[in-house]
Amino acid sequence: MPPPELAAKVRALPAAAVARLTLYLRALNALLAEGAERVSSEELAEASGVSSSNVRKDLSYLGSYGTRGVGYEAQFLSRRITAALGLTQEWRVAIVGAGNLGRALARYAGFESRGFDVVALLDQDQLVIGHEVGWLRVSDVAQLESVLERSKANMVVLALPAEAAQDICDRVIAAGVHSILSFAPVLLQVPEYVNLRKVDMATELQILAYHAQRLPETGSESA
Amino acid sequence: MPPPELAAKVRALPAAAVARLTLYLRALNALLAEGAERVSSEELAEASGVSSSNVRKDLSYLGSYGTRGVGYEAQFLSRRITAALGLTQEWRVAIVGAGNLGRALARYAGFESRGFDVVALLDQDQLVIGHEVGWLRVSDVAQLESVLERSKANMVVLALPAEAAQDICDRVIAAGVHSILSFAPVLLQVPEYVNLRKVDMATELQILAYHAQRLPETGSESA
DNA sequence: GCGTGTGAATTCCTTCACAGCT
DNA sequence: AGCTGTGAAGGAATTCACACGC
Repeated sequence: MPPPELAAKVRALPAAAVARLTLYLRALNALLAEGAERVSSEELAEASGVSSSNVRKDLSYLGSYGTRGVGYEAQFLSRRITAALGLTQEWRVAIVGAGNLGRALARYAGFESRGFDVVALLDQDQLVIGHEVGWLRVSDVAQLESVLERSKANMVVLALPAEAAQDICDRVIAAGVHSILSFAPVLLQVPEYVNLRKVDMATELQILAYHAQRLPETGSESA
Repeated sequence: MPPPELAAKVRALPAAAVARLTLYLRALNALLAEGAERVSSEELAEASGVSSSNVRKDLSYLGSYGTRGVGYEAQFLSRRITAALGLTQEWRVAIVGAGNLGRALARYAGFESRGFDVVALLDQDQLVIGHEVGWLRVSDVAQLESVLERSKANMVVLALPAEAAQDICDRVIAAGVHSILSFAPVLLQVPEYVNLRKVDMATELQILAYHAQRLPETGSESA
């Protein structure tokens, strides 16, 4: 039972608000880098592509930290959102699958810069195991459990083919890691206490296709 | 004014339904591969992780193609969804950015297999231009417009750093491609007639972090 | 005066529950 | 009898609009 050290972590945020808070954080940090000290909901809205009333509503879930007639103190708000999202603690990510995508993710600087440490990269293929990718050496997925333990990973990214995903997913959960981001194009069966998010690029293109196909071919011209 | 060749494309589907239709399609094709001929909403629900009433409601947007007391004819339903999503036409995808992610996407077999043809890969870096990645040769992004035209691309994937994204995005739109999937972690400003979807992996991890941090550390044990 | 904070109104999505067809 | 199709109910998220405090 860890005692709550920072105030106000308890109330659950609406799922949609959580997603947007990450956008506000990104926008805020950009504004801070430009030297901003105060921001209004209107500015944040502009910078993150959300309506200003939505911004205010979302921020109000964290508490009343703005000043009427003035706005929000940028530095403070950034820290407040960081805390609310749980980004004050260290997140250690293991990537399973060292194919094209897994290797790209392992080298992706965007993770490190936002506080996610990629601590392990695993694969099943003997030809890949032992090779260096970025600053990591590829481990054998047969040793998944011990690698997760030694690396103290608390998140896993699955970057592997559909066929392998469920099996590895089960092992990851059994090993005690309950936060999983999957790029595998299959439905993964997990207990409800597990946090699973899915990213499927083919799905994204299909959704684009739907909208593209419905549009009356605006603005362009086949010369 | 293109005459509607296939029946019933006109009514707009709810956005949430479109996203799920891609799941049903995937599930259906898997079931078909296993030799299924009929499926019930219950089976589809199971296979795609959606409630069965939601499945029925979504399918009802496409028309009444099920048989009461029996279910849906799998082959037919698959084709119907394919048509509704606009996947009967050829989609030609150009990937801008041949860094880790762009190269991984270019080689990702999942696109081809779902009807998306990767027809071009572009980069700005002279050291990369001309190299082969998969079955493609990297083009110079300076020639973006002519490459898009020659390759007849009608979708673009942006796999490039935040700084470059807006500029390239503008050029893509000016060149007449209005369906864009962006992996760049920035807000892109686009006219409303453009279809833009965003995938941000750092955001996904941050959302995971939020949920992980709220959970009372279930089931696992730091040995 | 100005921008936040928030109830109320609205829109969008999901689930319920059952009538209707096979 | 069984499963679809769908109005109606319920819930979630967004927008509105204005009172409140600086």
